[in-house]
Amino acid sequence: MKRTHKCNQINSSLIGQEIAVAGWIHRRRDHGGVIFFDIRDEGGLVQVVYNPDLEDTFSIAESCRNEYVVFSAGIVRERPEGTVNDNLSSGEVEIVASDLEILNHSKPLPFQLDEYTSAGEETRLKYRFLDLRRSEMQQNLRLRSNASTYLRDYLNNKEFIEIETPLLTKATPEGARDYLVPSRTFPGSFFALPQSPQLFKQTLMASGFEKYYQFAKCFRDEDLRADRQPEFTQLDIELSFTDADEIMNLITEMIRDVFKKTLDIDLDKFPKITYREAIEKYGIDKPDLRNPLELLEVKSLFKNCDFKVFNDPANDEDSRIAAIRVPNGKSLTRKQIDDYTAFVGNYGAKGLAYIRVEDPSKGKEGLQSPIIKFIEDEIIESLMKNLDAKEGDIIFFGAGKRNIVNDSLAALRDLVAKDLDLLTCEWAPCWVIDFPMFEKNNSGNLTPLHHPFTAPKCSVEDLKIDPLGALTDAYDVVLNGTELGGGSVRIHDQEMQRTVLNLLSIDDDEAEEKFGFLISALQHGCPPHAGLAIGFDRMIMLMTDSDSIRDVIAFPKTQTASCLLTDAPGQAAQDQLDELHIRFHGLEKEE
RNA sequence: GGACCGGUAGUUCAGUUCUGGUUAGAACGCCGCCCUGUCACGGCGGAGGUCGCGGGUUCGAGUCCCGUCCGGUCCGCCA
Repeated sequence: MKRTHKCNQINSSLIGQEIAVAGWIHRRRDHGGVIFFDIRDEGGLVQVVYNPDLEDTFSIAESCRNEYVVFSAGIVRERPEGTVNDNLSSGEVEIVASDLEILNHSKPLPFQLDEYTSAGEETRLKYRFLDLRRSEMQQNLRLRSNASTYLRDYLNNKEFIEIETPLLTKATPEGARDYLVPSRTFPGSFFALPQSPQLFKQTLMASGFEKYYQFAKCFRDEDLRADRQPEFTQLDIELSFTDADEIMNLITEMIRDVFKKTLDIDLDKFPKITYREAIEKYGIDKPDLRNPLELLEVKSLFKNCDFKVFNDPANDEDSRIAAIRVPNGKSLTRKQIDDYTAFVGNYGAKGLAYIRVEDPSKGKEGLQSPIIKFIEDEIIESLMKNLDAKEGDIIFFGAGKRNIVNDSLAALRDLVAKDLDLLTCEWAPCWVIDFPMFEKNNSGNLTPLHHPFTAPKCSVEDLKIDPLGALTDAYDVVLNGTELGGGSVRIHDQEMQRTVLNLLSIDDDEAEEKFGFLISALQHGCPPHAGLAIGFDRMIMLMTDSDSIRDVIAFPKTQTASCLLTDAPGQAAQDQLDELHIRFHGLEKEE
């Protein structure tokens, strides 16, 4: 006999029928004279009752343990008065068993799967196959599957086609460290796993596929974070004959569609913020717009101030002085402020100045702060006026090098909002646009903010004259302070491409060697094109309200990029290494 | 490369600093017995420990010191 129903299909409409279920023993309750099983399958739970009058079946039930895999048949019956379980969808009924078969035994589990206990992540990852039985993980991966289905539907309906690109490929200049795969047939040569399919998708545009997408596995050998894995999935999209606005409209609609269909959430408008404005107001290019706090520029007020901590940055071009006014921040304790000071220290800030506003009508007397005694009365007065300080406010200041002030206050803004529960809504998407083309890295060289195939908004000539001033048609989509994805209008003109590469100190020979195929494609009738990629794992992480990207990936890696389930990476056999002509330097050979 | 948090029973944790000291505890799980309406069933009893690993200080170390490994959060890195 086979199973006739999934557990979530069982309800009072089946009363009187003989049915059969199969699944795991989620819990057993042995009363000596009667035994209850909650049998779990991927749909849900159902209670099965074993009575002692069926001796054989009852004795099998007595021998069963949690997580045994069983088959059981019986009659669906209304539960006796007063024993209905409202927590189960099948809770009005139960199965009175006539048959029970053990399909597989189970050793006692290393950790419990119920929702009342929690296992550490190390244990969960080691026994990932058990962890994935838990309903939270089941729901996360099901939502992930649903979301990818809706996204595919959306794009397919708009006449996109999905094309796969190779995993064994060549290093592309995305800036991250590559994962390398040695070639057997070309001793000493390596494939690189793609950091993204960027060059392939542009090549596909040259091939005349005008609307492309792909759920693409990407690999980056960099240090991990809660939202970063060495291999991850991008929804990669590229279109010909389009522009930035069309892409942003398409993606806005797509994201709203998937949120609606998956979670029944109506996302609000996606406001557009320029990069410059984002840095100015939030200190970061992926602002959490649920957070009402903003950075206020107060640099000009301190130009003639005697207080060195403020005066120096006020007169330095690369510095910034910004304030965050926290309404009702007076509830913050001295200890919290000390913690904040240590916190901004992580970002290189040397301290955290603050002013408590006790009574703004009393001028300086109504303020409490370790720094005001160093600052002239008139400056304080105009500062309070500029910031529109109100009773109960606390004002934090960041003063120093521009990037340190931005980084530390951006992080502080998030932390304070979290501690004081200031978020104004659940979902706040936005687009960040008008990114600069280049920035200077630590060694003073130009590096692309996005990547070197992003089209500047200016001409070749203007780009050469003022590369740091050039803006691009790049756009990032940001949700709740997380960068969901980004893209740009691409360069389709070989002259512009050469100029950009030359500005990055990549000469024609090197360009030819590294991505000659793209240059060649640009030379043979490549249409104007643009696209973007969505960080699919991150999107699912937000949709499931998970703290970590690992909770939406079936088999993730640890922070040191190992897999606790498979014990990967592992050693290679000597004959494999010999075939690849690989020998180790400076490594103690194990054993 | 750096900062911080954690590692004690199968699991989740307490005990660890200020203050080292007899036999390292709890809960859940597990095992046994009892229990005919429970649903995180209940009752009684029991087993279960290389206190991550190595070294040091000490009469004595889970506890103090040094090193190291593993897991996590973050900075750097990464778009």
